[in-house]
Amino acid sequence: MGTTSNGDRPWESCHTVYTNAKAGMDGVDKEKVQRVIYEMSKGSKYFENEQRKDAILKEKIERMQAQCAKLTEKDIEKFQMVADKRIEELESSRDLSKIWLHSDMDAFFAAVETLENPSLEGKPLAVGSMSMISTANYEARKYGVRSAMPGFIAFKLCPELVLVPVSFDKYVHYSEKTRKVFRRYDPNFIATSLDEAYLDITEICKGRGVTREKVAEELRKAIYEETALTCSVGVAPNRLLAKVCSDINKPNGQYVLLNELEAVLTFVSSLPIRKIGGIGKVTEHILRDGLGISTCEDMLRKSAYICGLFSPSSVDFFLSVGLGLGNTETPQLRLRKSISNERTFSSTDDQSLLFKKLEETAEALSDDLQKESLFGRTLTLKLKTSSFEVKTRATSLQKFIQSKEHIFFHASKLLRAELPLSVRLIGLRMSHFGEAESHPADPTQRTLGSFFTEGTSAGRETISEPTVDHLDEEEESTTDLAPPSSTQQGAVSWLNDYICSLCGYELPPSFLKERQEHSDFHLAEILQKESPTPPKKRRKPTSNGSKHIPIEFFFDRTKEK
DNA sequence: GGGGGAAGGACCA
DNA sequence: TTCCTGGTCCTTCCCCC
Repeated sequence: MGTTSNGDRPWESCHTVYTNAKAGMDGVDKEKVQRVIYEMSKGSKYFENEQRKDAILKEKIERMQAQCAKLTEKDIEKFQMVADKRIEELESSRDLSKIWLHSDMDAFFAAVETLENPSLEGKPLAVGSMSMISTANYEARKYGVRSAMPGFIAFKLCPELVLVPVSFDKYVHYSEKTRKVFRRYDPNFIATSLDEAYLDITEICKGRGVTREKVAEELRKAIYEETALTCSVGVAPNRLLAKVCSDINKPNGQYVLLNELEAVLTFVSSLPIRKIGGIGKVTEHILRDGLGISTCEDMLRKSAYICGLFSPSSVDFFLSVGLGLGNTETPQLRLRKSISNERTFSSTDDQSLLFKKLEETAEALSDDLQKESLFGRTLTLKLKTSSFEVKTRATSLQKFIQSKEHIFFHASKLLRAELPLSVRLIGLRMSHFGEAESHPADPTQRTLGSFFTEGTSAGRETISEPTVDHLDEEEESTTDLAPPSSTQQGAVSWLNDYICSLCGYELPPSFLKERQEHSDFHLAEILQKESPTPPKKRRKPTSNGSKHIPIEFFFDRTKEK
């Protein structure tokens, strides 16, 4: 979006407001769509934040260009040697023995809704809400409506749009039906979402002596017979290319790339980098404007610059893309690494409301952890401010926790440190999973919950007994330190019947629940005097400037070599 | 200097 | 009036050993 030089047509340089990367959007009146989105967005907090991010990106690219210009002939020669060696190594790892198929359901959520309500047939349809659209059918895409677009903008683009809410259960039901079919072709198929999957069809092709085209056709037919829904399929020697291929003849089509080196290299030579999974809007922009790379082949032509500017893992990824290499092995069963829950609401700086939202989120996260029998020790609080800036704050504990009470207890500490703040989203994420050390619960053990319910305000129900994960020993040992009197509503007394004696926070006497919560936080602080992990020194507070990714890092590497 | 935690961000469906 | 949710991976900064 960002700063623009074409004054009377500012939307034209608004690269964040429009993308036709989605299938079915060719032939859309791009300029009109861009103008409408710009008009609807400009001046909003969201738009301002996008401009801020754009400005950072622009600066990053300019610095990159400047540093590129500084590279001497000798530097470039040296990096070219490094690049050539790496390309040779990557090339030697090429495996053309596998046949991968990528299946992608066509406008899945919208197709399911139409199937269940045939009166929607032929109408422009989107699934989602006024805030956000999940899927748009092909009729709606003709108007520029697409997923990840807010509904109110979609209506501006297409006033006759039908908007239906997301019904996740329905999609899971149909997804299960598709998976039944996938299992017949590859019992170890990899599902990447409800509507996408990768299948290794090497054995099916060999065993039955049929072509990959035939298998693709057969699979699409089987999916249709099973679900009455269409899908698109891509077949290629690796998963990266199979995904690109499945997008080529969307909807209800297929594209097959042969397992021949020549065919692969020809295929990627003119392929736009944005078609590659893993290269999104930002990376495309950096590569295109920073290094003049817009096709996969350009990755090889500019390999010296790539080696000079990016980290080893990025270099490997970019060069692999240039060579048309991708994963060919079925990965080992991968365990979940984190689990999270977040909710967006109307922006508020009302602290009691924020803690209420936090408590709800803690409960939802705890429910999810319990469903999967998981205990975690790193808790991350995510906040989106009313200006759309995202902050995350994490804490790592000594023990693994799961209960709502423990999550809320630790999350509250993280949130309090950020207040006052106007917030529109609160999220909690649990990671670093492991075994809880002290369950099942010893009924005689005193817990955080019992401390609150017995020690501070008998009969209250704000915090219930944790059932599985117990209070840390350190926490427990501190529970006797300062048992607050119940007449003080916990650790706090209220000066002039209004002001918190510990922090000066003001709450009217009638705000009983809020006062109780406030008191609980101070209690929590007392309990945490001997914190499970000593608080680490916080990173320097990030100013706007320091949020930039320091490009010099890349060029320090230049000097090293 | 390496390992690991924290914070931020890109990307995906 | 309204710009999501839940997940993974990567990078950088920083502390500690």
